[in-house]
Amino acid sequence: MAKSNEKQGIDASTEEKIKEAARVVFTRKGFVSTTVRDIAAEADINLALVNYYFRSKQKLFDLIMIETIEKLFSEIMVIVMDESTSLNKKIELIVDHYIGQLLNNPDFPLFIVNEILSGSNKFPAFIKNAAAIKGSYFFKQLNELNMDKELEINPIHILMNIIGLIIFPFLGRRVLEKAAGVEEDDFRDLMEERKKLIPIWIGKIIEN
Amino acid sequence: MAKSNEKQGIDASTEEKIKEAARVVFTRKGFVSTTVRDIAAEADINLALVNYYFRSKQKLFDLIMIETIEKLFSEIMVIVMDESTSLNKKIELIVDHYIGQLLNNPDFPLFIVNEILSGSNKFPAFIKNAAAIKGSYFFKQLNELNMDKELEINPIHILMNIIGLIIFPFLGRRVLEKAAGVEEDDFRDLMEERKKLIPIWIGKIIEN
DNA sequence: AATTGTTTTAAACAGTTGTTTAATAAATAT
DNA sequence: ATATTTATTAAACAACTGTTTAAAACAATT
Repeated sequence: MAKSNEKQGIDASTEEKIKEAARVVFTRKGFVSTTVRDIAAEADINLALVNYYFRSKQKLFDLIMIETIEKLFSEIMVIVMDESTSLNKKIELIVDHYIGQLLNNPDFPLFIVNEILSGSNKFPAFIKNAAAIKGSYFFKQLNELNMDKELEINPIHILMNIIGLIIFPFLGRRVLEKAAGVEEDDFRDLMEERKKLIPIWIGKIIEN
Repeated sequence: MAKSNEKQGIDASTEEKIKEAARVVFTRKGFVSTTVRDIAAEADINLALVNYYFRSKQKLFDLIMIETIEKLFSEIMVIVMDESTSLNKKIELIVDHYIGQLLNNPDFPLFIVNEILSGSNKFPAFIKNAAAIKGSYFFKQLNELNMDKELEINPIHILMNIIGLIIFPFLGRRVLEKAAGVEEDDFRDLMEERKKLIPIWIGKIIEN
């Protein structure tokens, strides 16, 4: 029963190989469309090893999901909690950070949305973290916008706008490719442009 | 081999019942997660009848997909092709129309995005129709915005913004519910607000 | 070297899936 | 009424799914 604690070294091997393969396949095809055999093939290991290391497909998925979400939010929390940066600066940072991340993992938004659709209890961590934003300094700053304004705007709107403007192009990416002939490099360029544009747009939206 | 042409009357029944049931279940669960038995149960008919009337699950799905997409675009094409309305008026009409439609079918965006993820050849019609927008008068008007401007903005950006601001809240709806406690009625109110707000926001974004 | 624990393997299992079959019921035409 | 086509049914099918098994290969410990 004495467990060897050393997982580092050249051979963190099999277990990590499976996790990485699963991440890739899950992100590409979603939970239901991914078979355990897909994962085993991608990781180039025997089918039974997936269950040997992770008990079940569901457990493996949940594990990856939690890790990804925790990483996703922990990075953004640093920004939204900071009480020493202006609202505009925060928006710049959020946009820059997320677009940068997503350009390295452009299937991720589709993946998340896919798992939202399939209903399930797969991402309580996502909800929990998303809820935390409401208590952030960033949200407080959004609220203060309404102080000296004739028509109040629910901060939820602004939040949806920021996230939507960032994420939506990634969701429509494949349609954009086929319909407007936007190739991968063109898409990168568009998104790099948006890094600068979105903060400007949001600025115009929230200004009096 | 002589076919009876009369499908109208009280008993357009079974075939239509299956189609309607399929529409509901497909939209709720997506293609892969939906079983033929689900559809049969929802339509309250025998399992084999689905294949009897529609040959295969895939054929039934494609049929519904095409119909839905054609309807979706045919309605919007009337607006974007009109050469007698201003750009601002078109935006108002598009926003109002789509938000109205989606409030009656809030799962639809998730469904579409889901099917985009699953890759597949399931929606060539969607691509074809989306491409048609590039040749519309609306797109021409968007292009003309750059005439008297110091910094040009790719019309694709504006298009993505309009669609994103409309659709994204529907995609995040369930997260919004759980994370921010936005109930169904609250969501409706939010979206009704956005009917008025989005044209204003886009106006600010495109103005000089 | 022998024993113990761990990792890997091929094969099987049981359940679910889309689809087909062959028989029956209902509707229509002769 | 009889014959023929159409619609419906319960049952079976073959393929695929996640998971388990039992044996083998390997590594570590004594």
